[in-house]
Amino acid sequence: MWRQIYDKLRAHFPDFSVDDWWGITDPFARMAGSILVQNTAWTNASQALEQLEQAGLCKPELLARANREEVAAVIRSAGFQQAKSAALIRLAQWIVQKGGMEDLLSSAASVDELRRELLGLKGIGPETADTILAYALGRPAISGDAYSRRLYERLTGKELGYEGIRLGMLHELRQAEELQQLHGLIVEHGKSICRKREPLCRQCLFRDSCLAARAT
DNA sequence: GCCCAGGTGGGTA
DNA sequence: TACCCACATGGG
Repeated sequence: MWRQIYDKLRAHFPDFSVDDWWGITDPFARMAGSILVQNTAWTNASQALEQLEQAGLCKPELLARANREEVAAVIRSAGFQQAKSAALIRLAQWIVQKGGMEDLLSSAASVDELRRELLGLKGIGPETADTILAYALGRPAISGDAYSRRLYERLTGKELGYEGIRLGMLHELRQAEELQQLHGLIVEHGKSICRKREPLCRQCLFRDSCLAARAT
């Protein structure tokens, strides 16, 4: 089903581009953004990321040695700054330990190995790890986030959970580029017209097969 | 004022 | 394993 969803979203958003959606191409900035956006609106995370860049801390080598309190103050607008500042520093230290971004980007390690290592860092859970793997490291990965789970639930009437959604998507779309687009498209579609508090998604692309829409 | 946003970790039963 | 809650800010 994810293939059909992907095709439908692609057809509806022909101009969608992952780079435009992120608004950032730098791999480390995308990693930092993945942490900053945890349970936070992107507008807030984006401001924090800008502050981090202006403070000259958006580089793993510098962030790895930065003072946590200082980082917390800089990223304040993203909220959860105590936890997020610590997670950012741990991530930076991990990258340095890996020999830096260049080495990490060309690492021979498998996507599963890298995923395990990322999940071992406190403050990086499944969604953040998969976002980092997909959008910063260009690996075939995708997160089964809230938008995807809601979409699945509305189309099938079943709840799958993060892993079920993730593995289903990985099984149907194996290329890193397609997975990157699928997740971005689902978030964009979900954000603009399929809101939690609007069960009757009038503009929803999947309205015909949406159980929530039928029920109303 | 209230709800929510591209979660995570720690605690309890 | 399955819930429950704290964590913090800014926009609608």
